[in-house]
Amino acid sequence: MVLLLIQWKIHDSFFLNQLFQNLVTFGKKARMARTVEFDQHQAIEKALDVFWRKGYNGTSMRDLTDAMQINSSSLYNTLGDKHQLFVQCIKHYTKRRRALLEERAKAFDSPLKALESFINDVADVVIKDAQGCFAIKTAFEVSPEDKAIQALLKDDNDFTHTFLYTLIREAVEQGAMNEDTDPDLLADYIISTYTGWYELYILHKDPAKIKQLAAFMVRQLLR
Amino acid sequence: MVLLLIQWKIHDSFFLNQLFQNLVTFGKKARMARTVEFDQHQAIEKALDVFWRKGYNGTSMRDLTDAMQINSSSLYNTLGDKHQLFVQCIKHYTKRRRALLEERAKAFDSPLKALESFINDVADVVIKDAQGCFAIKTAFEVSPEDKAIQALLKDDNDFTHTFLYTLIREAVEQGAMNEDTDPDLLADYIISTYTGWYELYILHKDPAKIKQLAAFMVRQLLR
DNA sequence: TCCTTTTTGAAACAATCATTTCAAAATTCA
DNA sequence: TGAATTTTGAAATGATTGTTTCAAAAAGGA
Repeated sequence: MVLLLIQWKIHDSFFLNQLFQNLVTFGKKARMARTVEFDQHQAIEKALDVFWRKGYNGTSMRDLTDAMQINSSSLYNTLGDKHQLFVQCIKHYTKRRRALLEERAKAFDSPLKALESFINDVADVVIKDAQGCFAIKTAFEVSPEDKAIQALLKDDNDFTHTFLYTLIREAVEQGAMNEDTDPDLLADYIISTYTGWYELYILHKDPAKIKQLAAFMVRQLLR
Repeated sequence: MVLLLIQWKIHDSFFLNQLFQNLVTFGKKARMARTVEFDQHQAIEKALDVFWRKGYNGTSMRDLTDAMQINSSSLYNTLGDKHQLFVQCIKHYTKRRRALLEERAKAFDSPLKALESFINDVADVVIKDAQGCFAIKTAFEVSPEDKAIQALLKDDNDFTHTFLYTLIREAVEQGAMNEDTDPDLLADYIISTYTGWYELYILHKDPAKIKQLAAFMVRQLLR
């Protein structure tokens, strides 16, 4: 039983790690001790920034501890090893983006307006972030065998898909879009199109080009 | 003068390296010696395969020498260091793709048919290569500060752009496409769209989805 | 205040990294 | 064949990799 839990802990999951600790210390007198000094949330944001710039394989633990301003022993003691930290960074990133999306969706009364705004917003983000979307970068860098990360990225992608799918379906129902529109297909189409904008911008650094592509896409969509 | 050449050599370029060697040995009796045993062309293809799978930072020199089946001293003596080898792999990859594109273009009498075939071909390649396009992967992985690699990728992208641009312009001139089509914009649009297919396929591994997207794109294009 | 528990900092860890060294092997021309 | 020259293989280079160790510092509860 205990061995099984250790096995799990090695695989991943800090939740199970804590569960394991709770089992071990169960029955003992619970006693407080020295508290963690650094802000974990802030530390993860710093780590995300480094991973984003340098990629997973391009980032060393020293890069991380330097940026996070904590000792490696503290890092391993609280956030886990390099891979676990990376997982947390992805979770942090996707959660942040998710919140942003949901907030934006509420700001529009018409689904079509929301769609149009979404596309133009993406163009703005592409131009602002010279280093590209963290999720897309990671999808291309990390090995397909890393199922844990692959699943997180897929979830993120699925969320965006559902978000767009819902807007498109609403727009169709309202008669604002052509009634033979396939919301599923169109959602994928939009997602795959703006992924390419990141690459184009990395290579050409031409904001006007991205803006034109976004405008062209909106024109095609609304027709 | 000699110092300047050494400076250049360190920066990059095996051409300059050889030029430098020629200058040094100038006047000496030229005498042949042991010849290189391994096939450089084949070795570069093996190296490309490894870089493609693992990325630049994820690949070690041992990975490379193992796959290429040569000793590291031979590798450094002929192809250069890790970065120089990577540059040669990119050149090899883009050259190969360039040749393939040009060959395909000739096979069609109508530019519109060629365009349609191009899009469907890309979809097939996306589905076949589970690891995605090497140039796109590299664009997202390698630092924007690596100007040498960035330039090679930009050239490759520009070539595809010109290829598509020409076909579109011809199609418009023939009256096969709408006369208010902007060939420049549409070429970028096609390129950026299929870039996203790679990401979508990495995450979902759904061939039907990619095929549908390609068909949808052709439909939009021809309208 | 002292005991218990946890976090921290500095150092150390073995493994692996890219790269170099150098003698032995190989090859051509005289 | 032998001198000249280059490639090869094996080993070694020092630096850096991710991770661990452990004593000292810190903090709450008795």
